[in-house]
Amino acid sequence: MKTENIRTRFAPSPTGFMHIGNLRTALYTYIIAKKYGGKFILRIEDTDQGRYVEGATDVIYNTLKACGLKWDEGPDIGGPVGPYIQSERMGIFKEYAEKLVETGHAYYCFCTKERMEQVHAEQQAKGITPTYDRHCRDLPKEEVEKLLAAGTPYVIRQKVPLDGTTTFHDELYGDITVPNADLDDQILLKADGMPTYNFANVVDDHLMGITHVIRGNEYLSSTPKYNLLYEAFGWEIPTYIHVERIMRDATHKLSKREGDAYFGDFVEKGFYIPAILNYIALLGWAPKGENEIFSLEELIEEFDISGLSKSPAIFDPIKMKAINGEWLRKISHEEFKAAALPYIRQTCKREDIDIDEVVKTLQPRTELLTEIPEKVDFIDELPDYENELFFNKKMKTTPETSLSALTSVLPVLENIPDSDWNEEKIHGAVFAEIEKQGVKNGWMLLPMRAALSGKALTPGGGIELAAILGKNDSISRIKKAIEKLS
RNA sequence: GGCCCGUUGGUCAAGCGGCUAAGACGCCACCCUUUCACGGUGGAAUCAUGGGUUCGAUUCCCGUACGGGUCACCA
Repeated sequence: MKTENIRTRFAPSPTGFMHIGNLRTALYTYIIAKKYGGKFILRIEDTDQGRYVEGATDVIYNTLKACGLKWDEGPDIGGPVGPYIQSERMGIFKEYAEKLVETGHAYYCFCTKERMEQVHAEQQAKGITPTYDRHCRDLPKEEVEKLLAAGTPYVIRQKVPLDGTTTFHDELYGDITVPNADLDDQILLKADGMPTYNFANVVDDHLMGITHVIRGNEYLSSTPKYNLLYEAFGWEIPTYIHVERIMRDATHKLSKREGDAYFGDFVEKGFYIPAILNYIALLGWAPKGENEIFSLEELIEEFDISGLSKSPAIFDPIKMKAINGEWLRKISHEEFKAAALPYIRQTCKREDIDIDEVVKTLQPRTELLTEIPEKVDFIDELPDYENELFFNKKMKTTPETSLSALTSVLPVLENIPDSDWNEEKIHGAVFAEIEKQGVKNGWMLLPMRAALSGKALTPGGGIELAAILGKNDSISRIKKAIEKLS
């Protein structure tokens, strides 16, 4: 594969959503460009005005930006080969289509849609694949001119060779050869003068100097026709890399129905963006070594197309969560705090607590950011709890032992000066008491944790909770528990 | 249906003719522990199938099955 002066492009249609499979294609496209010091180009393919969706291009911009996939040329920032919005390039295609007619690689077709429907219906009735029957392929020149002069509506079709084969090369799949007889004389220019995607794509990629085409596997079967076009124009054929799809299970694609198909869905579910990118990169691609946690920069370093898979990958939300958890644990305290704070503040609005302590205890125990609110809700308000909370088999605690544990630890806590109320000092004082009494850590600490949180599951143990809540609140919660237990 | 592509544990996957067939997630057990996590140790679990080729096939070839893609004046 050539790796010099690479130009890749991501060419999405503005549908209003960024499908996760599409984002992965964008990611690979970006990585391949950046790995070899090339350019990553964004082109918006909005030729289907019927599908226009308000604000849809913003979804594309915002997603790519949020993911750190910065384009070097694109609609908003321009570049040497613009415009980068396909609908603004409409003027150029007719000329190229006509050039193909002149050189005998395309022809005018005057068949109506009605006739085509009829032909296809007949073909289907006979059990053969519906294709264009090449009715207008060899119309005499004079007749074509007559019809054109009369203003007859027409399309321009590709004149695919009747026999022989076409071979194209894909970096992943190798050489793929198909008989030309299986290729349809596809429409290049529609009756309204607009190009079809199949045509616009080839022309635009060439005009924009795209050297590497990275795209979904669904284009594999139309690639021979693209090659024929490149050859007809005498243009250099780009390097192709077709990537497999992402599936929900063996037979279904990811769908919007399940809320598992779009980038935005995952952000909403509490996934951390670098982790999303990391996981989707791993779907259908395997790194050389054993590490699988990669930042975007590390992916650029590590990526190699030889690691790409030729079979579809099934999306595994559980693994994605695990990767997310790894990310959340590995980032710095400050980064985690920035990501977690909005979630903490959903249920924990108190300002008088040690928020860094909250962040610290949360960080190793959070897989999804959305788990945070219910984890910290006890801070603002001590929930109602039953004395059963003090039973713990492993720590051998009961409401009775807990009462004596709390009664004995209360004065110890009260003796800690306000200014010394931090994890280290509390730990020292409480453990001194534990040692003095000769009891097990858990015998003392489990009741503390229960009294301070009112919950069976908490982020952090008794001492951490005390540090978070501050002296006043800790003491009053313990007093409350003593009262309940008495 | 025609054509094209694919098939290693439940999932992601390494593997490029000779291996006890990596690793990760998940699962189970144990250890650590201030609950839950984190961390650590160990375990169960895979080459779709039938033929070749070969001294030897997960690996190469052919067939079968299964899955996917594609066959628009959509992209």
